[in-house]
Amino acid sequence: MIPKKAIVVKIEPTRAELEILQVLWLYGPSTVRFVNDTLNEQKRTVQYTSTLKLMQIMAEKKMLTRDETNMKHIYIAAIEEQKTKSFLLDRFVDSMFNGSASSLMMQLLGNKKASKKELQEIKALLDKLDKS
Amino acid sequence: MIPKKAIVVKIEPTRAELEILQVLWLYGPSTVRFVNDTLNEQKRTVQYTSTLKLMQIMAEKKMLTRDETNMKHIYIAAIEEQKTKSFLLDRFVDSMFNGSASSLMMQLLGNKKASKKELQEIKALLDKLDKS
DNA sequence: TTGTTCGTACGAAATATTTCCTAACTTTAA
DNA sequence: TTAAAGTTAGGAAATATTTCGTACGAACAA
Repeated sequence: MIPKKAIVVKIEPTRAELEILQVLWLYGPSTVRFVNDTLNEQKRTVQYTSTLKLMQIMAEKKMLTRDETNMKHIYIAAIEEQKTKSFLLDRFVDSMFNGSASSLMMQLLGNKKASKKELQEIKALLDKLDKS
Repeated sequence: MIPKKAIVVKIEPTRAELEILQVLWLYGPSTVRFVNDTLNEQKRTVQYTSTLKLMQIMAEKKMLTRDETNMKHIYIAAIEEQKTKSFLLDRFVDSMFNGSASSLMMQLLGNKKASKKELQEIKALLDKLDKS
């Protein structure tokens, strides 16, 4: 039996890498051009070759895969959205809130980030979870 | 009237800086020696002078202040725990969950991070918030 | 007094991350 | 056919972050 730890891929996207992953997760497999345009619209100005380079590096790291069939390569996120976010969230909770999810919630509720509507959603979610 | 934005200090602690802030927030004003020992116990091995250097840099950045009265300087976190965590949490939610606190919650609940007890706490908190 | 330990300061090195320039090839449109 | 625009590859540069070596003075213990 292969120990699980040995086959777990290290998930450590940097800030810029995460931006690219977000685009690919949201819109699916894309060209560098598309990703770069999206970043420039939604995030910040960045040169085409910068985005290209980073995506190439990410492909080397196996964070992305790519289809080179055509001249315009198509890049695909190779690490799962849920797993990655889950991992990063865990780490965030651990390092910022000593692993306490409720502490994080309190902080969240103290912010203006959670709207009335969202609070209702969260409550509903908790109720459902409580019953099961 | 001074516009608020003009006087808001930029809060951008790096990973290593955050580790140091955590120690200072948790234990209060401390010497470099104490912070370094704590990091080595709780986080990872790191040389004394590395911690010293970083704390000096943080002081330059006004992230920490220090009392130089005695030979053993005492460092104090100059940015507030709540504000900082709140800011970082906001940014985290924005970049990872498109600003949706409930999305984050769902993710959190999907993890093993939230225990039964914590769920109760969160529910209680939501109830209280709902009434006010 | 003297040597050892502990502290700060300073600079440099090592890494990590990000950005962009240039070359070469392909596609497109005139 | 030719020029312009688009694409990848590769290397280098620019930044940001982290780590540590060395020097030197203070405190302390023998």
